[in-house]
Amino acid sequence: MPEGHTLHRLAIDLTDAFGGSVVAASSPQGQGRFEDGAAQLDGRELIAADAWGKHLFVRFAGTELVLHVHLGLYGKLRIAGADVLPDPVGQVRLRLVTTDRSDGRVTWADLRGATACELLTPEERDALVARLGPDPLREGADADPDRAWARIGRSRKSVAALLMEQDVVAGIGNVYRAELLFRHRVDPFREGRSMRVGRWQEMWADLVELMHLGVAVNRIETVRPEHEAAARAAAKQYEGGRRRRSGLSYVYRRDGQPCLVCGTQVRTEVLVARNLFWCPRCQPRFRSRAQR
DNA sequence: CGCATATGAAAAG
DNA sequence: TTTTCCTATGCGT
Repeated sequence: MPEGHTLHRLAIDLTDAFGGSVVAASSPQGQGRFEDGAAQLDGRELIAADAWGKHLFVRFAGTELVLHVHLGLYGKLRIAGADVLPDPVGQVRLRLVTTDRSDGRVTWADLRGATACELLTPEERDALVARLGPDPLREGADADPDRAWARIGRSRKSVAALLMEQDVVAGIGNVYRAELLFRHRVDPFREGRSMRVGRWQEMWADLVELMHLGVAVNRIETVRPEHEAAARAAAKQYEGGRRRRSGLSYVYRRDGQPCLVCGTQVRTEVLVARNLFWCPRCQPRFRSRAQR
């Protein structure tokens, strides 16, 4: 589930679990891909983790190098604790372990399937962050919607495509994109430059709230209270008694099903290699003055 | 059990 | 535009 909220939540959880502690770092089944990196971190105190967009950074004492993790589509970083450290399962690229001195309990974090797991110099980290857009989950100037507007307001690309570009807004993924456009009744295919700045400011403010909620509950929840009952009922039909893992959604992965607001069939189409979902009635095709 | 699919992004061609 | 990374889940058999 790696959209921005996932990485910010992991940064919090990593800091809570390991911050101020000396960690053992290893790359048990990393097939040699991060053994050197793990060795450089082994035995150091973990200071803190933070995130920018979908990128996670972890700082350690006594080295300038910063651990950089990007989960990609299916990477996972799992943090857990127990009396006994379990054997690693699967391709564990990085394992961090800390042992409580008083009771001997262990806390560990296993990283699997990540697109990036590497050590960066401060310069490399800065260069990486420099090519990312503002992140709704960061504070102050790091979360400046005007920077995103400078790109969106002048672009001929579709809003749907722009929202997925990490140098426009950092942290949005396919779910937040589809749901944000629906919540604001925006036609995904309209050009960025056809938008008005006021609309973008509303969308950004909403995004800040939605993503903070996502961090708090550790999943993407986008359905307004007044539509929750309908969303739950609709989701139930497809659950078949199983426990629902993902959050409720208006349009994401609901293609062919009736829109929760107007009943029209939700549509899907591949746009820039990703599945886009929208309601053709709630998000009608935008026509510019020239087209009218 | 096997197989298709997924919330991403960079490299290859 | 296609391939790669190679995890976890959900579904059909």
